[in-house]
Amino acid sequence: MRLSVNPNDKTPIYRQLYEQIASEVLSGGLPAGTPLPPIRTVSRELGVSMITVRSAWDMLERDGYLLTRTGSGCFVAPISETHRQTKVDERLSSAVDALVTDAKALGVDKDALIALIGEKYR
Amino acid sequence: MRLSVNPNDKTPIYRQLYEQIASEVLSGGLPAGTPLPPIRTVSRELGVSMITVRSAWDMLERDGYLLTRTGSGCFVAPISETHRQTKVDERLSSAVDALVTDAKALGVDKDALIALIGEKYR
Amino acid sequence: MRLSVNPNDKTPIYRQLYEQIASEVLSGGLPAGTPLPPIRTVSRELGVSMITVRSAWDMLERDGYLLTRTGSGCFVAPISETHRQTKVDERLSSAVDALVTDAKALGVDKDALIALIGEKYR
Amino acid sequence: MRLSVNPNDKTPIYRQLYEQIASEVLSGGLPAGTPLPPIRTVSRELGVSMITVRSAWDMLERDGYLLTRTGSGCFVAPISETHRQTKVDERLSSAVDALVTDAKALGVDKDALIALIGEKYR
DNA sequence: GTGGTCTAGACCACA
DNA sequence: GTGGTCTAGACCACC
Repeated sequence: MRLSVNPNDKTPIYRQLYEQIASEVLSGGLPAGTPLPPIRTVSRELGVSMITVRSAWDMLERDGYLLTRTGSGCFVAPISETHRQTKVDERLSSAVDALVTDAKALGVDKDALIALIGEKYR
Repeated sequence: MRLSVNPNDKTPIYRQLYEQIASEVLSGGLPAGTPLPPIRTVSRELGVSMITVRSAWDMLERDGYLLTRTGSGCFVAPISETHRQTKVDERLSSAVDALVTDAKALGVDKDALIALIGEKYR
Repeated sequence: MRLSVNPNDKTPIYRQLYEQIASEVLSGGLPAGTPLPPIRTVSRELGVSMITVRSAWDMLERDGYLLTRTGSGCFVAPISETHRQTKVDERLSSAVDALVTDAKALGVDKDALIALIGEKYR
Repeated sequence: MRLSVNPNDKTPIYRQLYEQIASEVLSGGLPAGTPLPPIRTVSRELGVSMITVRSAWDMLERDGYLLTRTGSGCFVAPISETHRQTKVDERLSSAVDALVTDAKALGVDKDALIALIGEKYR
């Protein structure tokens, strides 16, 4: 898994890291048990502070994506299929909500929006 | 035009105001020349500081949605139809981009996403 | 003399009027004794408040460009040739100062600036 | 880079700051990536409110001169050479336009104006 | 430590 | 009446 970070982006760095890993876990790209690289490695490679990485890891652990085994490092947490599906749905649903609200406010109708999505998905 | 503000939302108040008015202008709901209510009035009615409102108005003026005439008030700026269309497309396009990127990262395919949009649009 | 006003301009309307008339007087376009149109006429034709026009006229009188004869209206004031020349020089000098300061700050050299002036003057 | 502020000047303080930094960036005096002093420092040293400084910084960011990274500070934004040149030309051009319009209105001819520029440039 | 947002309240210029 | 600018001071999120 390749992590990347854009310091000029307005979304906080720790959030960028969180999103990348959470998505990867939810999509199945990172199966349960996969070890994550040590914090200091990530920190060095991305050029961000260890505290920032740590804060993303903490949040991921709090939300059940990661498990920390002291002394051995961090691993992707096991997650039930139904739970996984629920989280995917939640995230998607709120993202779609935001888009639809936006489109309505701009006076764009359903078909135009769907057509646009079709285009972008290629 | 009804403005509203949600102080619990994490997006800053001035941004919420900006979005509402910009959308209204872009959708044609507020034609060029329409006077906006005075800052003090908006401030009082929404229960936010005058400076917060001004901050939104400032951004709107910088982005060409408003004209302000000191002493007379603020007015919706004239905007060419092509320019309007361009801005609508830009906003929509970037919103769709974000969603599609998200959906792909979560491993959701095109049809599922479009189905979801259809549902929400009702 | 044709007066005009741009309400969207950031420079105040009364100042726009002031500048137009003062320049006209200094350049000799409006010789001493020329009557100015009544305030109410200017106000109506330009679509600005009488108070605004009045305020420009006041300033022009204070600066010696106009004389008010109550009951007959306003007239261009007589001005000695040396005085006129002094005022022209002052205005020009400060305008040039501003430009030169700007150009220097932008790292533009003298010849480039003069060349640009030559172009614009056509 | 030395910032300074003249409270007697009629141009707002935040605009004075904006002009100084924008000019410095455009003239190449502040290369991309240069960190700016923290807002609080500038505020303290110049004796103006933090909000006034931020107001200038905001405009500079909107106009692409600055990048701000919350938690780290503000940095001069990268700018392509062609873009830089375009902006320099724009600024100079509008400044020259204003002067030439003024000079014409005062009845000053081209040679006199150029001579004056030559003098001031020493 | 950094910047981001918001408040309350003041004073000024313009119409 | 309108908007424009500035102040002092607070609280938050990020690094």
